[in-house]
Amino acid sequence: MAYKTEHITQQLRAAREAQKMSQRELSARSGLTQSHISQIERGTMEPGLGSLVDVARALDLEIVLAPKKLMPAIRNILDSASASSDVLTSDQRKLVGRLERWFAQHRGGFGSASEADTFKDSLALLRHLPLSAEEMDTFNEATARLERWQADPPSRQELSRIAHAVRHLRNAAVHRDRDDAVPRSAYALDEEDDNA
Amino acid sequence: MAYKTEHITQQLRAAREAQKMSQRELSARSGLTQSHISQIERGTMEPGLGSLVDVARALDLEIVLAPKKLMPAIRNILDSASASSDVLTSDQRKLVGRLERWFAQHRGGFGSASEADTFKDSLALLRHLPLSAEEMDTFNEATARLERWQADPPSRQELSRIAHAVRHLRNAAVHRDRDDAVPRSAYALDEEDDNA
DNA sequence: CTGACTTATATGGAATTATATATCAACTTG
DNA sequence: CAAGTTGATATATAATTCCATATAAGTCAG
Repeated sequence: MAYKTEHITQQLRAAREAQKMSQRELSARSGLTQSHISQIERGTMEPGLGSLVDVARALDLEIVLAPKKLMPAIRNILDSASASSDVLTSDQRKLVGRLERWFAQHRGGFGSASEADTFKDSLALLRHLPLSAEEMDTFNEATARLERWQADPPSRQELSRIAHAVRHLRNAAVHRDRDDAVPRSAYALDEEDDNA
Repeated sequence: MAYKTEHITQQLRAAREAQKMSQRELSARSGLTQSHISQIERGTMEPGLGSLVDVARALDLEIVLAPKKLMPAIRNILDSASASSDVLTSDQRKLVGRLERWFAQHRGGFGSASEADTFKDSLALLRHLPLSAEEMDTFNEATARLERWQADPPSRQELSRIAHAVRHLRNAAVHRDRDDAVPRSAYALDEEDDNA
């Protein structure tokens, strides 16, 4: 019964998750109930247009009616924006990459498999979430001896300390408010980097 | 009671009238009742999302959820299309067309697939967005040797230069404000009694 | 004026949504 | 482990939509 509108409600969920907003927070911002939102996102029911408008506004989205023949052009713009996930500094990217490569070879050094998995998952998130300069300092400090870990693996105790630091940074990045988030470029379209 | 969705339902009416379709015909195509459509257009009631989807499809419209930040660019596209399909000079149309045909045969010459895609997408946009006379000069200059590319493909370096020029023109066209837009033909749109 | 066509309204009942309030399982975090 | 979040569900009731069937009212052509 709700298959017609599935693609739209899916977009809502995607947008909410992209902004790392919980259903309850969206509920507070939009005026709808959390339960209501859950049902909409799951396709249990079709929202009224009024509800859609409320939710969209809470997510900073606008509802546009576009002629089908213009969709390629519009998709182009939408895509070029979502592609601007380039918020990470190159330092952060490099460090995460090195840690991931190192981990691929030394995951056995962890106390348990689940601890290793948590570590890997944290790294995966840190690949996508920006860290502040201060946090990067912490990150660097915790992994300062990374270069030598190849030959001389860290002790279990040190490894635990590192894992904790990484998870802490991950949590900070994940739970950062969208408002005081790291500044990002307004328009990806404006970027004219020639050497990309 | 329906103020929130007024702008959307007004768009529906505008689209229907632009296509010179009666409420009855839209009723037949969408599956909704004529009286239902009348109420929606007049704001007597708010349609469900399902009804909106049905009507939109009957009008050849797509419902898009767009980040507010991108609305200027999107409005630009929508406006330039609704203004008239004759905003583009025949020169621009021809040149874009030739480039697209040439590209279909020589996309392999690009450094990477993504670079080639970007080039193609930029062309797709330049098919819909008007360029000023000056920009057309730049465009022409960058592709002056197009006639000979069939027999003698451009070097990778020259190709990169061309791609950059095209992307630059695309960006300029996309982010141009509607107000200082390219001069339009005088009698493009006048038959609209929109009270928005 | 008649006839064809269009949009605006009214009414009433069936179907569905809106909303509040709880509860629950799965996870996270400290 | 204890506390707190998150998302999915379960009710139950109020509010709206949905839709069909008329009907009024306006326009336009012949």
